[in-house]
Amino acid sequence: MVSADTLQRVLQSARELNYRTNAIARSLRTQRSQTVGVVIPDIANPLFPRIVRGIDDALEDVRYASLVTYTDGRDDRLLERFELLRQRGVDGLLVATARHNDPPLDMLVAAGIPVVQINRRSQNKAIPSVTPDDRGGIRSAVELLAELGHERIALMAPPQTHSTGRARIAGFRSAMRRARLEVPAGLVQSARAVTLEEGRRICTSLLDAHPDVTAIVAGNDLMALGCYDSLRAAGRRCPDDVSVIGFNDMPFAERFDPPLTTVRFDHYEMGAAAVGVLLRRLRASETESPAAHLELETRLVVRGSAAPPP
Amino acid sequence: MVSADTLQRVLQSARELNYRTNAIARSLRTQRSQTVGVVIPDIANPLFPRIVRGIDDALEDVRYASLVTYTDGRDDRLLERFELLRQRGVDGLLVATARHNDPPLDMLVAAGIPVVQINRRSQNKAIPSVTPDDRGGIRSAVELLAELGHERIALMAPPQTHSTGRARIAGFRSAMRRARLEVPAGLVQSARAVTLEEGRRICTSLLDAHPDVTAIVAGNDLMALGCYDSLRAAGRRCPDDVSVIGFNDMPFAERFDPPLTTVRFDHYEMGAAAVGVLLRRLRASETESPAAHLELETRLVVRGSAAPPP
DNA sequence: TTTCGTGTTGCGAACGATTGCAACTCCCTC
DNA sequence: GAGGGAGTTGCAATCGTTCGCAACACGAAA
Repeated sequence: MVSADTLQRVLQSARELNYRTNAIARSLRTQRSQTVGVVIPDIANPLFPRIVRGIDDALEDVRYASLVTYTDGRDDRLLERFELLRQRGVDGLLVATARHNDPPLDMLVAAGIPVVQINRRSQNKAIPSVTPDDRGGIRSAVELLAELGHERIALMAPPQTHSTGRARIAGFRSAMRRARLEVPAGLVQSARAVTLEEGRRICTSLLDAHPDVTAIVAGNDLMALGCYDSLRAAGRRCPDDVSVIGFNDMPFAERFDPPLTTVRFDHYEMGAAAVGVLLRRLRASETESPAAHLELETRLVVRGSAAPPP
Repeated sequence: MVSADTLQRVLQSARELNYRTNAIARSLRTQRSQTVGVVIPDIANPLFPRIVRGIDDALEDVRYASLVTYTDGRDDRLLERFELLRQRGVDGLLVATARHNDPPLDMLVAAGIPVVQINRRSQNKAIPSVTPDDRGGIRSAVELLAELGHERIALMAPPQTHSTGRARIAGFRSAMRRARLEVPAGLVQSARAVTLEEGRRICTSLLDAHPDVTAIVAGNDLMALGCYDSLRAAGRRCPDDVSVIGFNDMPFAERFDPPLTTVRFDHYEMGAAAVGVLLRRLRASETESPAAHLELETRLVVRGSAAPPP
């Protein structure tokens, strides 16, 4: 709506004067910051860097930036972190800390802030999510173990307050049923946290109470490493005495001793896909389309931590 | 400067109306965004999450936030990334991508933007930095190998365009001299990049040209893993045939096969310390104090990848 | 010549805070 | 009673954009 000549002259002067548009002023005027908040437990947890990278790359394509913040699993920090992000005027939120029942998250959507959940989801179906296919992943793990001949298989599930915990247990039970295997009480354990230490603790008590267990499906790779420790401490070898299967295929899992057999999915893609969903929400704030719930396909990566039972 | 009573009433109404101060408006008016830019090669490189975590925690204490961006080692992206951060009005920059000669960095400081370098430094002494004690770290590695009885020790250094590359070579030569060991030509190799693949490549050509080498000091842990691969492919065992020492003590280095002997320093602290230096700069923009150059103490973590020569 | 439409330019308000200054109220001192 | 100081309140400008509207110029049609 301005002549080509004028445009050229303006661009020229802009360059000469070293003009840089002030994103802050623009944000104030337009009420959009081109920024999204990302809430994760901890960037130092090897699960998250690739997710964040996927997010940031997708965001960069549309000239958005991310403001990343951590909860360290402390729920009391959550509200405070949300508050900070809102003050800074994020256009939307990517949240990887969802609990099955998550009031702060509900509050956020009630306030009209576009949110999409990553990796986990809450019971609030109105909030879009991008998660791995937890059930399918567990099923493939159980299938491998059953094929190898295991019968006493234990599950170490994430906490029941997380969607992953619930989905994994459901997936486990259905896969065991299909394999015509029993699931005695005590062989399904829910963790209090998804950490290496907790993996160690549960594995130790599991081995203690059920010495006949020959395989463990761990809540994630960190917990699988905890199993390694516990097994070693108990003088049992992996995979010769007990097989262990992880979840996530964290970086360098192939280099552990033994190389970890684990359920892989694409973390980078998970982040990128979540951005896609969020962006669509941001653009179509009026047209309340139903919330998308993407499930990423998983694949069992067979390495050295699972073998036939002794 | 307002009565206690009024203050209470204001605070009360603020709460009732759910008032949230608009950080964007404040930034526009005050010309400070309470935000610092962080420029790193890649958050998915295991070296960086702990650094970023240290940065963010230190920043949180003073109610600052970080805007993290990646270069992927592509220098052409650097200027563009700087530009984006300036548009968004960062108060200062934390840069972990410094090259020995780094025009974009010089440009930044010339423009009056407070910058502090992390992990690496450029030749521009006016830019503060927080780095590990590269020379000391290498020295401790060489000392261990010498004590074990190694005589043919090779160094795989980061590129000469990085301060780390130069410091490591200097530290290596001086440590070898002190140990009264020779450094034949060809036993000091400079990498083109600090990656696992490059470690593999250099190790292979090194072993090829100098089969008598019994120990390798790698540029970092990733390169050390490359050595593991190369050694295995050549049918040589680590540490029985060739010892390998890494640098950084990346997460889970103790779980590799063999557990990696490596030079450790505190990444979290490096990030936090850099924030301290930057904050001081931000506050005392007038009082041009001389640039600080902090060196973090290193410690050799002895694990399973170094043993006496065969 | 008047009217109308189109294309361009210019101006001013607004976004939500901060900040300095003017104005006002008290109260004390001389 | 006038003057001055301290303490408080109110007002308006400002930060750098965006954006709508008015104003204007020009040419075509009536």
